[in-house]
Amino acid sequence: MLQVAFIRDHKEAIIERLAKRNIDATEMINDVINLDEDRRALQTKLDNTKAESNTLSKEIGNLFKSGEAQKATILKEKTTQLKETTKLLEQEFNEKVEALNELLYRIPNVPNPIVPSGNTDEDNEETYREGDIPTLHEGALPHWELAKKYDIIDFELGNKITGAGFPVYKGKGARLQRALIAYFLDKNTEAGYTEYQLPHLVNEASGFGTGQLPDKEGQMYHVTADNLYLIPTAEVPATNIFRDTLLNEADLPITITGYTPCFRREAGSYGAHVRGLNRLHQFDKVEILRVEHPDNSYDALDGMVEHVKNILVELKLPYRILRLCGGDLGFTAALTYDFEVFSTAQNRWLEISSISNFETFQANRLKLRFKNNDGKNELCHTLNGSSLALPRVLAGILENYQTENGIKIPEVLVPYTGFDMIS
RNA sequence: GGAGAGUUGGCAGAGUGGUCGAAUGCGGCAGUCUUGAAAACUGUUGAGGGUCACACCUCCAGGGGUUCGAAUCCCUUACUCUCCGCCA
Repeated sequence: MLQVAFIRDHKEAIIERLAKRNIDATEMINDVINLDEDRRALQTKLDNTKAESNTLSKEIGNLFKSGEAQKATILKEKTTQLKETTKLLEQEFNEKVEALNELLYRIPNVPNPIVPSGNTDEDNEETYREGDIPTLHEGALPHWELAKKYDIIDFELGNKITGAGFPVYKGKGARLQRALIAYFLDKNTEAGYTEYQLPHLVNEASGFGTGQLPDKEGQMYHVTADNLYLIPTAEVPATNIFRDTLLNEADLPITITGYTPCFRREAGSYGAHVRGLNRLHQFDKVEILRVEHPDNSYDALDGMVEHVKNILVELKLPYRILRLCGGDLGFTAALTYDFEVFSTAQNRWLEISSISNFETFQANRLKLRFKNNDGKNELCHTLNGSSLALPRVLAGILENYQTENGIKIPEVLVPYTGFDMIS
């Protein structure tokens, strides 16, 4: 969420930049400012009332000590009145705070000035493209056909055990999954990220911390008996490491990588675009996350993009990078780069990574701060991205590496798989 | 699952219903000494709101209550630890 003080000081600029998201925030921003003014006025009233009762209480204490019980009793009556007033003011105050917070939860992050204008994914700006799109042999198949042909992924079996969107990986398919996870983790670790194994279920407070709750509740699986949520991404447990945390400036940057399965209900998804590995309820992902000094966060973002580029170059997959337009930008992000791999047999691009700078938007809600060198507490910047999401990378490998004799394994993965061909 | 004990500042750890936003230690910061560093010594150092700045207000796990007054008493929820039970 945005900081009220920031909104107060940069009202016009915020409205202007939020317009990139195709929303007119004028009313919301004005409401925030008005609610905040009301809140402050109430706070002053409330504080003064409390100050008065505090003074009286001390007097009463002293009177009792000096044995002037009668005088004390008179003062007691006064405090009862003040207490009533306090209660009423408190109620009013809490209502204002709640209204203000609810409003703040609904205002998305302010896009970085370089975010392109636009409404849909068609308006995203391609900033980079690399890798040759292979010419496939006659009769080349989409990945779900290949998975069946070589018996490496069983979608129907998943239907039986759980339901649609929970595939079963078998034999070399399972081994390839494990190889990809290990390879990604190794690459991230080499780049300086510390590997973490994180819980796959989180509590309510963590859901709020990263903004899945309250509005995106329907997208997570909820374990009602224990009131826990299955993580939709490692971002949730990894970011919540830093909930209510005060760091030292010297601690920054903090860099974390972790593999987790991800669980998403994806309610309402259907059609050809969700076939095979394109969209699943359970999938694997290796995530990278950084907590940065505000001065460094955009350099760090560029660094993350370079890092993922290197991996895709090593895998020799054709990919492109998009700078998301205002309409496609996630609620919490200030700037996002998406990576897409070309799925040759489907003749379409598949998103495999999304790397974002959230600036202070997450940190504000998390209360993630650092003590700067002047001794003041300042909000950190947070960034995260996939490095990488497995299913669509796998789809890209299966389709782009298929030959008439089977599916070749990218060279860098062979040490991890122990085989160089699926046939 | 049963019984008991706990949860206090960045960390560790005291705390009698009013003198407690809270001893002490560590850590951090500044200084003295030193060519420099370490050590030692001295000083300083919780967070949030509010204010031009003060004043002032709030915060001792979360929520509620008793009281003129609560870190302290009561209720409740969550979590941690110990013992027992169960168990990969």
